[in-house]
Amino acid sequence: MIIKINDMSDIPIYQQIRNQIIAGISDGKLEPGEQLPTVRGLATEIGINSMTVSKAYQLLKQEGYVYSDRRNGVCVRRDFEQKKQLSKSSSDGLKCIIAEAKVGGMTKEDFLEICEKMFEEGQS
Amino acid sequence: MIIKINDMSDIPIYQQIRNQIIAGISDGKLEPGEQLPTVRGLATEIGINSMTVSKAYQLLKQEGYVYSDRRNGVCVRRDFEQKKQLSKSSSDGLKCIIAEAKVGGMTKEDFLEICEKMFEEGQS
DNA sequence: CTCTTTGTATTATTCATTATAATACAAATA
DNA sequence: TATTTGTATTATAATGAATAATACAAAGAG
Repeated sequence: MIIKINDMSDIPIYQQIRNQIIAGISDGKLEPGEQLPTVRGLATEIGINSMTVSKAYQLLKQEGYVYSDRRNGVCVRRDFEQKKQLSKSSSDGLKCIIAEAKVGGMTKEDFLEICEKMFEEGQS
Repeated sequence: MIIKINDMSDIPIYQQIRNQIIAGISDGKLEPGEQLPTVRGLATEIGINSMTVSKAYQLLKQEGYVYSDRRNGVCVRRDFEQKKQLSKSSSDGLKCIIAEAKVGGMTKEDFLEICEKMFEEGQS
């Protein structure tokens, strides 16, 4: 599991880490029960502060994606909440993206095709 | 066209305004050529600083959604760029949302159905 | 027990972004 | 001429993000 930070992005580092961990779980690069890189290890690897990594992990923990032992570090949960619905922020974000797509001239079919491809891309 | 600001949101006010204007264009509440509320008018109406509204309008202008005369104010463009593809940030955001949906147990069909409904909701 | 590694907590500091405030200016128009 | 438009400027406050330097508790290895 390789984390790549984009310094030019306006997305905070801790958010980028969080997003990539979720993507990793989604496409199977990270398996249930698997341990994430250690806070200090990952911080050193990508050249950032430990607390920034910790912040990302705490966010993931709070959202229910991972859990943490003292000794075993932070691991991917085996029992995700299968809520089968989007979070409020995801839903709001999706509405925004769809509005932009429509104004940009995309048809419903155009958009759904893109979604379909994206969904299949990282086949878990 | 009513703009509603959520003070509790972590999304900056100028971004919220921008998003709602685009949503308004998308669903036809704002028509091509129509004038947006004046900078000072909207600022007073929703109780914020004029420059915050101006920042939102400048962003929309830069993105090609509106144009501005000195006297006629800021108006919705009549000739949008019909690029028929998602912006980089939209594409990245969508990937993120899809990853979260997948981890949450949604199938491709579940997700596409939600997208379809959202696309049809504000029928322009 | 001692030492190391784990996540976490604390405190302080720096930096960028956001938002406000108070003006000012050019252009258009009534 | 006076008003309204967007915009520019400068200063300031508030917040969030990231770093830095430690420290602590828990668990395991030796």
